[in-house]
Amino acid sequence: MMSEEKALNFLEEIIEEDLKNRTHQGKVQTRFPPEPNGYLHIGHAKSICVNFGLAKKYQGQCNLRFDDTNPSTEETEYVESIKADIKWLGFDWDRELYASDYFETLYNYALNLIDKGLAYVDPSSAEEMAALKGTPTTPGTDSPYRNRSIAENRQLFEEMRAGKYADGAMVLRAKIDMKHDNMLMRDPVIYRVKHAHHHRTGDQWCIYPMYDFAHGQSDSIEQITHSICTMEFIPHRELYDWFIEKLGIFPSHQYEFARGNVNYMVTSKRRLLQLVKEQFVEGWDDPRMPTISGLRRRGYTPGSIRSFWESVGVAKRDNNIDINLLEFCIREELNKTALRRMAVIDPIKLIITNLEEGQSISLPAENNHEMEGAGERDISFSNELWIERDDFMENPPPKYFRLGPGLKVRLKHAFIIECTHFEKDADGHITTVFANYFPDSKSGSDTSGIKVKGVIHWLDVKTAKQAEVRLYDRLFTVEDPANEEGDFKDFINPDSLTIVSNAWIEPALLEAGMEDKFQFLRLGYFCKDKNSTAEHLIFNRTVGLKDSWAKEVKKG
RNA sequence: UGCCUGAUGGUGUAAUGGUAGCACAGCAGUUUUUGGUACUGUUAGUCUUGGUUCGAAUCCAGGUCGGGUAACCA
Repeated sequence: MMSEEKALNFLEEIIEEDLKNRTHQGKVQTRFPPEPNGYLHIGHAKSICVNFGLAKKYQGQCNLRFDDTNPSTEETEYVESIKADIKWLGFDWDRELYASDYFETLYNYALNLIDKGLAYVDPSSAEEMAALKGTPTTPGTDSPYRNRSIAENRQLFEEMRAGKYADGAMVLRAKIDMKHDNMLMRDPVIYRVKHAHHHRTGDQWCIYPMYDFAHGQSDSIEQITHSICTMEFIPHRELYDWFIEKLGIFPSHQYEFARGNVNYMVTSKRRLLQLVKEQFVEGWDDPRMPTISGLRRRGYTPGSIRSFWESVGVAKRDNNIDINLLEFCIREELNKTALRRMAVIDPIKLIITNLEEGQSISLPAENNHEMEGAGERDISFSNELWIERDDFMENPPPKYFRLGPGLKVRLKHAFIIECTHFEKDADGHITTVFANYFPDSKSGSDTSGIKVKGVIHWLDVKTAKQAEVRLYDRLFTVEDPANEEGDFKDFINPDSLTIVSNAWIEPALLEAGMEDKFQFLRLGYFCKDKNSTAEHLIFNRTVGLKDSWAKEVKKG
């Protein structure tokens, strides 16, 4: 049977149309153009998936190009983290490029415009320029310097480059139309004086091109066939096209899609920076952060992030994607790949009364039921075990399938037990549960004939190891913190991080590697945190398992 | 207010003049040595008003609502 073909998104339709018409001799060239002034987040991942994905799908190429035209905010540190994140996501660029590589060319493009009478040097202050710019409803007014001679403009611009002027003293503007409906077309600034050290060109330049005079031209130089960006750049397209036309260079074309928003997250650089600076989180890679590094540390896999954006799709309307979909994607992958282990994060003791102290039974345990060839490991069973506090109730409701006085459950990979009695401390907290086990109910060779509905996880007190476990919840209590009345930080979830310092884990987990993913049975998916040491293991919970019992309890 | 965009179940996304479908979430059930997984069923949608047409989510006109935009940032 033929598998159903997935519908094309609008970008794929455009590309296929271009391919059909041999618009660029059947070539597809895209680029991912980050500014190296911050860390990549999940929203960037969408752009990465779109740009690299499209190039791959249509046998084209995708460049990594840093839009580094503003030296005061850009740093090499960001360049490195961006490259690492893209590679981690599973993409490889064709060429690694920098807008700063084109500074000389861009400068010549500016000269070209001047020579055509399409650019002029303006010494007006930013305030003066703003005043003459008009408003969306009122047309702007021509600058008194708008009609300088070409020779004068050329000399002034050369002097700007030579360092004759202070920051802000002069700019080069395109001469377009001060009455244009599109504010960006009202003689936009294309070069400014900035005596700043650039992370790549050093002190070679003291004038830098603006975004609009660098991005499209860089696209053109690289012969980008499909310059894909987000919707807020739509108004820039007119300018983008204007420069390409006036300069007579390769006709790259810009296409815009809607950025992907995920609920309970913020992705603006400003807000992310605040969270870090004001220490609401541990850093850029805090597992609660929507940064690529945060997601990675949380235990998300590249594949899960890719399949997330794949299933979201690409369109032009505003969206607010349910974080449940992201969690579905990581569960879907980890269910097939994560090794199963047992851990007890809120322990109470279980004594097996009919097993002699000192006796130990070794039991085989599957590493992953869903994955062929995952093998098994041995776990030990004895008379003193740890079980989860949640798995025992003094007065269980009818549909509770776990332990309670007189109730039977299976201990995963081991035996069926029947609870006989329990002990409490002075505060009324359960401390110890007592049970008998049925020796003929051993997993895999159960001849007892006993049927139980519940299966619980456990650990042998003698072999269990201690570890710290960090449980995460969404960072915000509201779906869209950025659009809430007041400060977004007022909506930080106080329970976004729960540290369990005295959890028990099975000894096999001592060998966990940084890349390994685990399912702690019935608790969720976990990975080792980067701050773990041999003496102090830390595990982060990536995401919990679906929990229909918790839902049942909630319903009451 | 000008210009630019967009509007399909709770969420995301298809249907390109011809049966409104898929995924997530929800609900119900089957299977199950993870209350997981898998599987089955199911609830729920075309912003509005007109027009064109045998037939409109789709085309046209008006309205409504949402988003973007007015940096010497990108």
